[in-house]
Amino acid sequence: MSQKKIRNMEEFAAVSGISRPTLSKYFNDPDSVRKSTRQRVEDALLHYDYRPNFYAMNQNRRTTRNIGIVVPYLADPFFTEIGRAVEVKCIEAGYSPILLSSHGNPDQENDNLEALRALKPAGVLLAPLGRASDKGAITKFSTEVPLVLFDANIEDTGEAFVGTDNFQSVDLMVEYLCRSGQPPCFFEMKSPSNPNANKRRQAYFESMARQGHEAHVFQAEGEGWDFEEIGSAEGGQLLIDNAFPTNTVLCSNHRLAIGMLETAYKKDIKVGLEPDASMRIAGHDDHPFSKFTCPPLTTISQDYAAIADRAVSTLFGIIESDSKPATRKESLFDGKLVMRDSA
Amino acid sequence: MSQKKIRNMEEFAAVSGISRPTLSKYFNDPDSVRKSTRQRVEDALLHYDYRPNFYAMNQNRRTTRNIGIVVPYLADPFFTEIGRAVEVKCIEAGYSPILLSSHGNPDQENDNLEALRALKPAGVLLAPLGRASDKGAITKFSTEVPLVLFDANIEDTGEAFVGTDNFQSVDLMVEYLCRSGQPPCFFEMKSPSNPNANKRRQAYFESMARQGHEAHVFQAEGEGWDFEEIGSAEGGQLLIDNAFPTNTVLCSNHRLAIGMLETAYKKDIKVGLEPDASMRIAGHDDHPFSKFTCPPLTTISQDYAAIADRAVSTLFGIIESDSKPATRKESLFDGKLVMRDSA
DNA sequence: CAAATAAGTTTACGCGCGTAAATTTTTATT
DNA sequence: AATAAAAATTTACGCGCGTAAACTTATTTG
Repeated sequence: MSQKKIRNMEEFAAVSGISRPTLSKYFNDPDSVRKSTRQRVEDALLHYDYRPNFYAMNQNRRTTRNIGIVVPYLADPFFTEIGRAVEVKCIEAGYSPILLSSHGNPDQENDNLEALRALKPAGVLLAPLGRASDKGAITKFSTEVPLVLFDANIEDTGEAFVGTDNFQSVDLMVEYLCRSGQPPCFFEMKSPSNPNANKRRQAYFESMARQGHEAHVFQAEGEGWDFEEIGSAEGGQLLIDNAFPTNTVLCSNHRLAIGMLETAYKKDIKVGLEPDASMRIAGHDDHPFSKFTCPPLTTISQDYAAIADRAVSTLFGIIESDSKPATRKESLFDGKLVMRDSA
Repeated sequence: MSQKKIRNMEEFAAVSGISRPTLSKYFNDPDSVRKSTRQRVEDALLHYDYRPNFYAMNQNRRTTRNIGIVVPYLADPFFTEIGRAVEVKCIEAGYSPILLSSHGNPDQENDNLEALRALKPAGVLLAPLGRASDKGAITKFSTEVPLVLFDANIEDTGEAFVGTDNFQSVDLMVEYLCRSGQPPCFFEMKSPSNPNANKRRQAYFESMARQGHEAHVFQAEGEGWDFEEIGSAEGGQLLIDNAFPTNTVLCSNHRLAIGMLETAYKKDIKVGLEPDASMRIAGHDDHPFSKFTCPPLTTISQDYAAIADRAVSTLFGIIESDSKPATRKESLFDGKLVMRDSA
């Protein structure tokens, strides 16, 4: 590596003996120049410390190679995982992902989109907050930037949606729970911000009807994203009060289940499959910590890899064809039953 | 909001009746223009949809108002929390944070720094991987960009370090454990990548000597960032084998403790303070899920807010004075004992 | 081997903004 | 009201790169 500092593409052209327009082509797409030329550029890059000015590169572009990724809540390991999966896919495809969290706050979600707009991204992958999202703002954003939603759907918004088929996954769980013991009650938030929650309740009703059982839904009053707290306090109280008509509870998401398990443990309510257990508790979504609850949580795992892959490839399809699809496509993947010890 | 699209600052100057250089000043620092002028600009902004071109703005700047934040592992809620705290502080100070995760990989850490270099950030806050970090690369980076390390220290690298005083926090925990029962054994990774681990071991030795007890250190062979797995497998085996000479174990970090608790639960080894419990297990660091283990984990909580605040204000001090401090400053904050039920 | 095509070079311009210098207008001070 | 100081305006240039047009050189094809 030469000590000489290269200040711009002009200078790099001089020392490398390759014309500036050709270098420009190379940096925008190495495959757009002849193989021998590519090799000469790459040899020169080994000898001289030069990188194109990121800002100058992008200022005259209508769009860049940046991809925005917005998740509702990065402190939730579920979104960290799926965010990371998407991030990796973008890098593999030669794009630069920018991961942003809305911190559970619709204003922050709008701020994130606004910040991304200034970056002229090639496209954006958005896992919206849901009910709390500013649908108008997202729709407007979608007219300017190719937008694919994932995890949580908002009707008619964005070019496509990729997520899990809650009807399949909940049915799978209900079917398993009914087959292996008493039919489940359903525990959820009263005003769920995430639209998946509504689908899951609906799926629970349908599935219970299909199995010929009566449905029992219990709703927690709490608001916000502190699901473990809510599960622990309100779900726990229901356990203590013996309010559930069966010994089995299906929680609308993993975090409610984790909170509920905590209270069960504290109050010596034995949960699990063993003969001396008095309750079974199941969750939905899986989660890196689900296997470390006591007992380990039986739950549904979403197919992160498939969702990430489809979301990204759908977005790249739109970007590369430079045309929005005629119809908005929804891709739903099956969840898998993860049988642990809690149900 | 007028329908007219404003394409650049020139046009916005025309419609708002404010000269372009003044607008430029305003966008770089609203306080640098007279109050009445500021008001006029802001009124105009309500009527016209204009934002300066982010790329054109930054291309001629030596540095931007971007702050890079690099954490070793975003899937660990500890780093998500501290990363977020730092992020918020940056926003409050009018900077744009860019949060990147190294995914436990030194190459990714270097890639992150390299990517940040291209963004000409005003400064970078780095929580390094530790032992695995490429010290040379980080030191070199530090000559180009103001760099403050947090969480994990690397000697003589960066302008400052902000973290927790492991000697204080471990002493606090050891003192508590000795006072309330049998003196603790220490459980850690054999080759910890995080330098805090070494400090904690040292602190454990010193603290035990001070209390007049013999030290007992147990090390897990596992590598990588899958601490829960390692704690569960290797720590769990030690529990099963009854290998600990006392009934109390202090784990070098929360995640090892979580894994260990999992195995204890599975093997019906009762952990906690109650008379029928056979072991006490404590952790270090706290963690959003520490309170949901069974039993809830007694641990040390780091002062996120103070660490974030100091790290950010130190960096901004360097940025705004435009001069590196003569001596590298290390700020250590006290940990707090969080007494739950596991020890 | 000549013709056709692909790839690279030379030249030139413009993007949107930062910023400096000279000048004019506004505000503060006495 | 006169003067000084502060702020805004006018004018002008340059940053680093994208990119178009005209031209030259290298490679492929029949």
